[in-house]
Amino acid sequence: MGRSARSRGRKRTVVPERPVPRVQRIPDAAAPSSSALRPSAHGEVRSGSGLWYAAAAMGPRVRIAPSPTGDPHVGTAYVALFNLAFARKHGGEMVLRIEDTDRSRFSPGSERAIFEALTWLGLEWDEGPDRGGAFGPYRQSERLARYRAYADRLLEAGKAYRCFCTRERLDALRKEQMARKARLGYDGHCRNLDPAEVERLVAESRPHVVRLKVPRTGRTVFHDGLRGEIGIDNVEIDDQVLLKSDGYPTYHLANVVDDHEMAITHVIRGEEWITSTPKHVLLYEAFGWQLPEFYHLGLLRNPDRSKLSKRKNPVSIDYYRAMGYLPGTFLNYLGTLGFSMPDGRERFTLQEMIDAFDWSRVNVGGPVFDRSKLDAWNGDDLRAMSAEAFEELVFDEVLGPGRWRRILELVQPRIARLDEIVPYAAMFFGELVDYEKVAGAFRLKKRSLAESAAILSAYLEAIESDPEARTFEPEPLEAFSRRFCTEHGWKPRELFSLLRVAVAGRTAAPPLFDTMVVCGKDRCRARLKDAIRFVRAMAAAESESG
RNA sequence: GGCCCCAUAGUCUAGCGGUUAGGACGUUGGGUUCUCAUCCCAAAAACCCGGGUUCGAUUCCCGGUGGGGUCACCA
Repeated sequence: MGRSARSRGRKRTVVPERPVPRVQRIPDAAAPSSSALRPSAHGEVRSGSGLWYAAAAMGPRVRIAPSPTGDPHVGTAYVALFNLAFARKHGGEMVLRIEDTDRSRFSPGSERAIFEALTWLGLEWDEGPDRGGAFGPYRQSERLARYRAYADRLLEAGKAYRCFCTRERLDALRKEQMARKARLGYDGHCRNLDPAEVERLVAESRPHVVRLKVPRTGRTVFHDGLRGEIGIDNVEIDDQVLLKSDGYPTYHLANVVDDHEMAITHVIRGEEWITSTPKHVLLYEAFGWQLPEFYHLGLLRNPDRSKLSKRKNPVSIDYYRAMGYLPGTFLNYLGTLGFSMPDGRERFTLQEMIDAFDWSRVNVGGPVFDRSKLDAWNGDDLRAMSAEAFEELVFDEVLGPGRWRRILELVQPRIARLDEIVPYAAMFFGELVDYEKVAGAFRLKKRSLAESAAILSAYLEAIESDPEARTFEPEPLEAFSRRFCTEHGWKPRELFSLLRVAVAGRTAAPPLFDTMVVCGKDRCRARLKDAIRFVRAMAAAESESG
């Protein structure tokens, strides 16, 4: 089993065994009182504590909790990798939970894309919406009744309150706080409303939220397995919204309730969550639940060291797949961003990382996601393959039957000789294209270069949020694009010719939207970005010389 | 701005009081190869600053600086 000596000698205690963190543990720093360990007996809400203990005795339970709001993010894979490495190392389990409580940002298809991307990488979870498990359902949208019941429980216990403040009032409040440079946050306006008044407002079904009643004094401290003790004064903590006016929970409530009900023992997530962890700790305390162990990983960064974002970097796992990175190589690269092998080896498999995994070998400085090493390794790995394996991979990943067929359909009418297929189809492959030879095509009769760059930029932006554009299928994409033109006062032919050059790197190409779709969303995005950069440079050069 | 986290070459990292500060990618130079890619050799390149603690700090503590995160009815 390979358990270390220090983690042996398990007793039947309420606290599950845990690996000893590198940073010295401050005894009882955040340990709940013994009364808090007892399964709570608050009546109608099932606490699930029995399952909690049973599971904990079998090894850690961790979770990844992606939000289905867009393309599968490399950050999700990064966090999943560390969760999995830890869980597997200790014979535990990983849960995949879909955090779909934001209806406005929900993106259909995103959930499946997440499953596929993680599966491609070989990051396998034990329980999830797609494969069930004893702690389901694993989609938060399917657990709404629970969150409401728990919120009620807090309300009854006087640990939360209903807030009827309007959006307008909140906006005005924030504005005023900013003007005086005061601490931002909810002012507790509804915190002590007269119960009769609350009853009246509820009776007339006035929209409201439920907020946590955060203590105004004191300090909330928790232990981070990678960073030691972290504390924040309670005055810094807002009266966090738990239940939105649409009846959906916020992340804070849902994540605490689910982590408890799903018997999660170790919460391993990105550093961005550190400042909200005290809110979660307060919630655990309010419910009287056992705290999980927290581990906050460093955040993946852009080259400028800001948090990795799609504005500055491709962040979709699909992009890296489309560019032809090998999943094992990609995962290996992610692993080296923060983890190192005891023997200094840099090339390792997932299994080797699992076997060697230890928190003392995890670095929390946020690493820059810089592809140059990944490229070198990927080349090494391609070279190391047999010709047969390489061929198979090319036909699977680059010339897959569906994609190759679509390419041929587009190419067939446009060539005179079979042999022209490959040069003609070149635009569908490779990352960026060379605009030097077609630079003139960016010059429109009635538009300045700056205007052209601006419209491309707006288009790139719009394509991310528009539901039709997001499908990335020819018809909806065209419908969206035409609508975009009218909204921006552009003629379709003007915009479309810019798009054609930007995406294909040529002035002649198959129908624009077919071309875009076959190139793929990620490649289009990258080329569009590059084209914008190129056109801006042209504009700058021009204004300098003219 | 308040709070919180972080700090070894351009990038990812090793180091856990005494080292010529190690490796990888990248860069530069050279070699092999008809070219390219590969491969081989070599080089340049880092402990953010200031105080402590210590016989001795890259390493421990404090402060500063810098970077990042967070301050939503988003997660």
